Amino acid sequence: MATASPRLTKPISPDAQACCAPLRTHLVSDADAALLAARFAALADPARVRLLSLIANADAGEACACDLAEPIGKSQPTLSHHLKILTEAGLIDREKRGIWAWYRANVAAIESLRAVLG
Amino acid sequence: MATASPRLTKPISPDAQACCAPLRTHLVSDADAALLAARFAALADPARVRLLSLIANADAGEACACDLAEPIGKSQPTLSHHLKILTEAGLIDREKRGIWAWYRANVAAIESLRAVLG
DNA sequence: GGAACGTATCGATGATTGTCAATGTGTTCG
DNA sequence: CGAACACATTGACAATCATCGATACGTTCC
Repeated sequence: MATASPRLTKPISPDAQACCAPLRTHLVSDADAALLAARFAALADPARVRLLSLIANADAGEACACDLAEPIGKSQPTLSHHLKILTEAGLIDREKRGIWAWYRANVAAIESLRAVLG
Repeated sequence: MATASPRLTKPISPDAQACCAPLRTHLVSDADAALLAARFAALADPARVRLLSLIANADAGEACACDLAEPIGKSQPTLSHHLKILTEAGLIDREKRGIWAWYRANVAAIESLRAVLG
């Protein structure tokens, strides 16, 4: 437990449905609570909420980082930072094609969060 | 953005369903993003995830603060602090009866969060 | 190879957070 | 009233976070 760093060093596994039973009908273990809190923390910033929304609603289901900087209104390093956090939480997936980085929403991960609240 | 305090000073309105359309099918405004981020932030701590789970699964749908300290393993002021954050986010409701403080889950607020992820 | 470009990382800084000891507030009971 | 109790608030501190300038990395094109 000494190594339970609040900042994730690895992406949370995308097969997240297996993790956590609904909060409202099941008690939650320490380990599950930490996992869930980490995922919710990834959405605990307005910029990241908007980023996920922009990516999930992008044409063809994917958005280029170059198109995300302007709507967010933050600097390029800050945008990259937020995208990294969302990626490490498993909520989005990154694919680099040539010069550009393309992101798409990880529907399963989002769905798992939704299921936990049900 | 000078007035956009990340720490909420007032409880978020419980009639939260009216707020936010699903992230995955609707673009989200600046104001909605701030509101949503504040709610997710309330669940961005393992202690608070467990608290909400304990409260939602308590007998008769409500839990006394005195029964929450031990399972959380934190000091009494820290417990009170977390319960305040959950209350201000609208995820739980507090009712003081005599000496004890009773908490119950705000199902509508939780459901609204769930709906946003749908 | 070298210049231009998009993106990621590093380093620093100000703000926010989680934690607890000490203290305050309100209630019950003798 | 006064003691005991449950809970909230305050104050302080260490840790984490969001932000951005500077810089490094990898790719494309000349």
